[in-house]
Amino acid sequence: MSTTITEIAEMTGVSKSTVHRALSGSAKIRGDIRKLVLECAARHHYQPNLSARVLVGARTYLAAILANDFGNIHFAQFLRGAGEAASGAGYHLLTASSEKELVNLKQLGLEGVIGFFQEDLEAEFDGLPTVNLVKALPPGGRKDSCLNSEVACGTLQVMRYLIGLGHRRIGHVTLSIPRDRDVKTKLSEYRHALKEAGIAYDPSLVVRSELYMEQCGYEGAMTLLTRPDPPTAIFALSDILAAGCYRAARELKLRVPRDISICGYDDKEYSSLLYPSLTTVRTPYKLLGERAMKMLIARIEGESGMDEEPLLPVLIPRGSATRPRKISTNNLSEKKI
Amino acid sequence: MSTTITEIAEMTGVSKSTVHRALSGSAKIRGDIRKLVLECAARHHYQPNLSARVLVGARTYLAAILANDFGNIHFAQFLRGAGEAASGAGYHLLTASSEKELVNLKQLGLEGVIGFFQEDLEAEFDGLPTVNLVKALPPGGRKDSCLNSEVACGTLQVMRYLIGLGHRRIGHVTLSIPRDRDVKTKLSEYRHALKEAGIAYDPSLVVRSELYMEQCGYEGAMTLLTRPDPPTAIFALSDILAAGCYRAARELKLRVPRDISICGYDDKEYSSLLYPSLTTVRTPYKLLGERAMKMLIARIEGESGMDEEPLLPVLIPRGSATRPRKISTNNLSEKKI
DNA sequence: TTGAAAGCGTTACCAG
DNA sequence: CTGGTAACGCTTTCAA
Repeated sequence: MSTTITEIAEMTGVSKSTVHRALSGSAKIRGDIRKLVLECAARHHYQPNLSARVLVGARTYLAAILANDFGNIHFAQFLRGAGEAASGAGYHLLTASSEKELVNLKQLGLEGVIGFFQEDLEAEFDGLPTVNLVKALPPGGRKDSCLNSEVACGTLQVMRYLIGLGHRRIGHVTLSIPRDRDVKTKLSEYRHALKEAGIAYDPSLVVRSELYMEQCGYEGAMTLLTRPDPPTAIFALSDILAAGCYRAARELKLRVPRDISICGYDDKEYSSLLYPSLTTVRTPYKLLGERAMKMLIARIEGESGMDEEPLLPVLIPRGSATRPRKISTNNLSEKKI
Repeated sequence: MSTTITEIAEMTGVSKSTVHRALSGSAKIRGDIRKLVLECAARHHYQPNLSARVLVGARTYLAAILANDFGNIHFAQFLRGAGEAASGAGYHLLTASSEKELVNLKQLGLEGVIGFFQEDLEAEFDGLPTVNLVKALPPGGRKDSCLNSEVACGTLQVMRYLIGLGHRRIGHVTLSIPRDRDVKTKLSEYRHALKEAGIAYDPSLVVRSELYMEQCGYEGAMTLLTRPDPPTAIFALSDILAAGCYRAARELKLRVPRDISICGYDDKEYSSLLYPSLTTVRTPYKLLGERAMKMLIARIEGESGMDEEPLLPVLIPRGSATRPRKISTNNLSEKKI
């Protein structure tokens, strides 16, 4: 197949060892011999056999990310960040879509894994250094989960923004997956923000369903907007739910944001294409990917874990939220802080 | 690190050869010894070292796809199809994001590559069996390019659909990247469909720009819709351009589809979220991925290339196109076929 | 049915 | 500075 070190040795009439020295840039070799060997290697397109190298304990600088949600723009951003961090540190990042592939790669010299594993892997997958971005962090779990940690902050930003605009009756359209950490966090921060502003929490303004996402947003908004006392703003769990809210508003001949302000969460690629463009929250996935990769590399190289600043999501104000038309003075008087 | 065949040999008191026979399921071994070895291997989580295997010529069944547009829903579909075809045939599919990674993997036993290479690789990348989905197929190039081959068919479908609805003045909003094969194909099929329907081609109804995509659609539609004799329908190069057309229509207080029908091409995830939902064309990327992987496997295993039926894109009629309100009788009389 | 030995391509070690 | 040799983990071949 491809040229080997032994072949080059034969061709140049020196020993394997000498060829190796030339190739590895060792100082202890005569200049002319090095040149001879290097030229021969180049001429024959010599490429070292990594399998053989691995066998004798060489490093591969190969890392992998286990993923199944390709096509997700956020994952793509994460991946880009991770990839750049990897190549910046001389690593190569592959993506695998099953644990089986990972096991295979491990046998080929894979050095570390970034994954979204359900279980709380104790910092390793199959004996490999691992950074685990768990969605549902079990109580007492490790702090790997840099990924979803700041949803609270993002939610607070939206809610404070709406409240700052003058809204007092704010609905929350969400999913009925009580286990999901994000769903839980968003609800609790929704309440937190209300409390902070001295607004009484009205459970009937929180609507849940478990339909297909857009449909869920539609149904939720329908429920809220057909009430005798509809909210003046809706905070949707995600942009796709917000899109469903738009549809409900259109159907009810309500104009966004004149009649109802709507905010989402995610900043998907289409969020600015909706009409009106959607006010939402963007998570710095690229930076998160970068950080995850750096954590992994640190772990691979046995360094102590660094405890960096959290990477905060940022509010993207666009056209879907504005001041409410009429502020109920009742509610205003409730304000305490 | 991990258990080796030699260690198991020592533990069970047999030779490496015997362990190997047990592990590889050879018939020529005593039942009780096989059992003993297998149990010991299981107890110690023995996993064969692939690097060593590769070194002695074993296969890895590892394939990779070279990609950089993660986050693209179409690529994700393609990948899913390819991945399923791979695992169905006992292969593992990885994704790499640079040629360097590919070269690395090759040294580790990678067997084949699916990629979107610019150059017309003669069925191999770095000596590896390759399926190349070229975007701009050079004249006389090979037929690998199952991916983009049927854009003509999709375009014809949209155009025939619009014409069938009664439209005679149809604008085309496109990009000014004349080299791009898809851009070229769509334009020529646009003309083809017009000709087929006996409608004269009016070059001024084709608008190009090279701005940021959505903006390009906006500008293009603006140009068309502010003419004294605007078209009754617009065929946009892609869904993102169509989204820009929507914005222009809204700004001009034109209603889609009542005042102007708009069709796109791609069927992105957001296309049905736009208002009104966008009539567009969907390419069967998953099937294409499946086919690409099958081609690769055939190539790896030295089989003769199969020449299957083309996989045709399909029109997705939704809410953004309808009959024109008034049909100019002038143009109707032009109809020949 | 079993064991011993050679070899895959590389690196590391030790004599020269 | 150079060459020989052992070693990595596995498979294959050849004797026993």
